Amino acid sequence: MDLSRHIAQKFSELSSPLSDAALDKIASILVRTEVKKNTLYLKEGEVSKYIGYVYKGMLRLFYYKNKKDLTEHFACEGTNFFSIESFFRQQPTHLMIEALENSVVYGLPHDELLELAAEHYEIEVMYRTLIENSLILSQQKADTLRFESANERYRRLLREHPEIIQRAPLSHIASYLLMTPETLSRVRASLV
Amino acid sequence: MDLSRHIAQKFSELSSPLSDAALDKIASILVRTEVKKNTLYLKEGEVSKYIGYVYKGMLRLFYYKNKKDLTEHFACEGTNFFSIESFFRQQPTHLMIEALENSVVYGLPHDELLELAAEHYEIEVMYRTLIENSLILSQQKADTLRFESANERYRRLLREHPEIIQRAPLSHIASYLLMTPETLSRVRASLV
DNA sequence: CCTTGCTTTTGATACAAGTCAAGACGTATA
DNA sequence: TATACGTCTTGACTTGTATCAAAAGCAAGG
Repeated sequence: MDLSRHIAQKFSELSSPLSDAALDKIASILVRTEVKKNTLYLKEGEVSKYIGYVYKGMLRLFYYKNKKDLTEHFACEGTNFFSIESFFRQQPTHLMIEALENSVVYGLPHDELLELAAEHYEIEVMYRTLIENSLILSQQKADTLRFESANERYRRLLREHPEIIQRAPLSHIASYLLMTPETLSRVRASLV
Repeated sequence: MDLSRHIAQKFSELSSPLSDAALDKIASILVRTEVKKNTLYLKEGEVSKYIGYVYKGMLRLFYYKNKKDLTEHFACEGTNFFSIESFFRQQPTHLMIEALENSVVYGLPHDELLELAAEHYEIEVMYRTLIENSLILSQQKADTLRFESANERYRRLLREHPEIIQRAPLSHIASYLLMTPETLSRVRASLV
């Protein structure tokens, strides 16, 4: 299918370009899922089977801590997402994935991916590169959250991902930015 | 050399066990370096060539932000460390690595590692697994730093890595725990 | 049009941690 | 012994953000 081919290409964009054969292989294992607004793509306790690619819509990754709903990540159109610990170790997840809008996700299934990676080294390299990039991003995110004030964190999000601010509820943005909804409200008021 | 074999095994411990042939290959590319106390294993602006393994001693990874010296990680005996962004992308690093004591490091060189990984799939898997584990740790660390108070962060370090508290200067421990030396001093006083 | 229930804003207060400044302590040097 | 220097501690004050509580805004249903 042509669309799957296109999605496969998206997965490969981070590393060196893949051969047509490899792209076809990846396209052949992709699993398309429609996720309705406010429903879960991954529930707590399940094992995360896919690395997801957001073809349409928007999702958030979140978990509960002391009864509080904390958003760890927003997955926008055209980006990848996955529940790191659960996917790598194939263990039950504490991280849930929920659609903020009606969304379409293409998933790269764990077992099939590993099989392909073992057969085609370029796919293995693509997979490894994807993980490397996630690690770099994870570090960068930790660094910025560490040293910026609530105000700066909001302004950074506004600058780098205005679509999140437009499309996600403020309560989720607040927990993503590590502040209370009250503080977020005051920060926003101070910028007008 | 038998010692290198042993170190190679250490690298492989995170993934499934490696064949003797693979262990020998890894052992053959390891580079031993003695790092004297207070000297740098990796300087700002250099390209990080190695994933390091601390055979003896202790090092810290740090960088400058607004003229402040910030410790990002302590590498203790028996553990791995590397400058993530610089190593993966083979770019100049902003992260420096310094010995806190006279230390001995075994380094797995980037280019040779990638060559071996391309030849021996089990080595590639070991490398990938090492990255996966780093990513899991990076996430976990971000999570704990996020939601714990200065007091709790110190107590966690005391519980999980007492050797760091005994062997590293308090100023570095303070920046590692994301607090000022004054706050660290007060936290310590409050626990006696 | 008025409920009901959410989300967001505003206000008052509390507290953890940062800052600035001074003092104590320890170790090495003269 | 004295001096100097770095490290750590203590004190007084400030500040950003959380908390608790109430009000305002807004959408959906009767």
